[in-house]
Amino acid sequence: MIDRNHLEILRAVDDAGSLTAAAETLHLTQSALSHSIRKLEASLNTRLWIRDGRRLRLTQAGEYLLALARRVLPQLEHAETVVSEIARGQRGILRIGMECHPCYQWLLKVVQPYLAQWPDVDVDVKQKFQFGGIGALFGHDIDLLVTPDPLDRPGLRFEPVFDYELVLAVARQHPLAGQDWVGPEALAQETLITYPVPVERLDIFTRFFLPAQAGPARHKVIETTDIMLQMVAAGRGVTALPGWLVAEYGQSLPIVPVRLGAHGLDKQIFLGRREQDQGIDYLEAFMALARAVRWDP
Amino acid sequence: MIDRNHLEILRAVDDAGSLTAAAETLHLTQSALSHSIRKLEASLNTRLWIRDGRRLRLTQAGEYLLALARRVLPQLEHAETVVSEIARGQRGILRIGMECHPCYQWLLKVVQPYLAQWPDVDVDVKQKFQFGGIGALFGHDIDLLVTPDPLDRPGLRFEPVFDYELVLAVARQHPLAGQDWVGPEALAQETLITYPVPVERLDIFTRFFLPAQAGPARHKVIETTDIMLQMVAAGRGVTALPGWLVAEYGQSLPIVPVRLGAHGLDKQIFLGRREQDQGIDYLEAFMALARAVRWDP
DNA sequence: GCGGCAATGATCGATCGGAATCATCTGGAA
DNA sequence: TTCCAGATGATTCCGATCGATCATTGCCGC
Repeated sequence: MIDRNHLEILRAVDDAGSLTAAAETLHLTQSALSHSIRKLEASLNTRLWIRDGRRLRLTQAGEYLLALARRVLPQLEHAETVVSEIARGQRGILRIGMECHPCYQWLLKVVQPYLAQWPDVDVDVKQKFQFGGIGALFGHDIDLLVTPDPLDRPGLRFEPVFDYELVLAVARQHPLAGQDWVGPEALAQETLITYPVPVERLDIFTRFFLPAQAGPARHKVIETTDIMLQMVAAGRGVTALPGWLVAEYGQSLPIVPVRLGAHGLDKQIFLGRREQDQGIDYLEAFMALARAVRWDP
Repeated sequence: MIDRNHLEILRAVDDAGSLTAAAETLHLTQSALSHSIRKLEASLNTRLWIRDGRRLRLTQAGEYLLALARRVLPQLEHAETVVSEIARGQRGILRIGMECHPCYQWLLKVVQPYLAQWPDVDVDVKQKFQFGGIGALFGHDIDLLVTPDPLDRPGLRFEPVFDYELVLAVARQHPLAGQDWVGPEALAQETLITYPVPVERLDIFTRFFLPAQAGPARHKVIETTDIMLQMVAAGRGVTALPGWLVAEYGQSLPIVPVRLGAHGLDKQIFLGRREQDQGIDYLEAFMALARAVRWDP
């Protein structure tokens, strides 16, 4: 059984040139080393050194193990520093869950400077959860959750990170394009495009159509924001998205925002995390950065 | 201090899924594992597992060390089998020293089948020795010595492996080419080409010229056999080489052999090794093969 | 409440490391 | 060359420490 000690001894003896000198560097006595190597040789049933007078010369087996030591020991030593960095929150993998489709653009603006600030932290973004975002947080599948629904459960903490207005995106030549705002009934003949999520999680339904007991003529789902807005620009439907996002895309596509209802649909996005993770530096840093990044498209 | 035990435990717990099951596979008690991991966590100052009810889940630090374990442990295990193979003489590096320039061709004929028979043995050939071939054997710089001079020292063993006749190689149109044999005085006007070794180690001098108190007109040294025989073929000199070697080159170059002296210069090549190396399988195997390979150019 | 799992505390023993000593080698001086 | 001093590794013995076990507790999930 080759143990770490044995590799340390092999390396030290090779570096120092003699047992006595090696014992010095290992803070042991020569006797201890002599015992150890004798035991190792016995367990391997091979000589690792040839006693040539008072000089120790490695056998081929010894040479092989020395090479192993020089290969493996640095890995162990490096691992110790890495673990200590992880322990101090200087390094790790930050796994972020997203329950808010259009927030991806915002997330990118936070992640970009974050990665620069924390070169030893990897960021992973997940969008599918078997038991919902909250479940993923509890199950340690993710460490942070970007969501519009801050379920206040014990053990979790949510914090608002940015506000925006949900607006209707329509093609520039659409009849509604000139209006100050639209009511639910004005969309009765329209095709509504949304992300493929349950209707009860779409604010355009829960806070706009349902209260008025109205609805769009047709409802299509599309996975990606880009294609969705291409469709809108082509006059194939309308969609509800964050105002800043519509404004951004409005620079390259013929689409314009229209307020939903007389007072608009205001929305808040929250960042949730486990309470027990408090004190992990790289996680706190992400929260701080998320608060600091003002959304100013 | 991350020890091999710790990595074994990490891997076993991950494989088995629980401490109790892991203890089973490691032939330890659950208590022992619990103590060990507690101590490891204390020494690293980090939790490696999160106690989630009665389930153990790895932390990021734990995941990192688990990856380390899966990377490093196989290396250690492999090393153990390799060392045991080396110990049993099934694997190693066979370092062969050459003190006989033209024997290289012969060595190749031995090494070729040897490498096929012993895929885990590497062969290295050295030709320069700080303290001579014998010194290299004693100093463990080489394991075998191919030499014409079997110095019989205690601790070493020499064994003849093949005989040949040293002949004079001359160009086909050379005046001596037709002769049955030449005497030393017949070369008094010739240029002799040899390898760059001391004259006292050249049989053409020690056994041919010196006894007759004669010598060649000029003496040139050339490193390689190929160039040497190119020179001979061009009529720029003559040289003494093994008969079989001259015969072999004679097929592609206009050179012919001429006997040195009326009875020829017979020569023996020996293979020397340390007595203490007796019992190393791959070394014995080489000796056996060397004896078996009949030189039949 | 029971069964299974992990944590804990006490205890025993094997192992490891150290002090002292022995055996041997090296290198320099006579 | 011989001989001696210094250095180096091996060995023996012994004590401290570490590791493993037993017995038990605590806790969770069915």
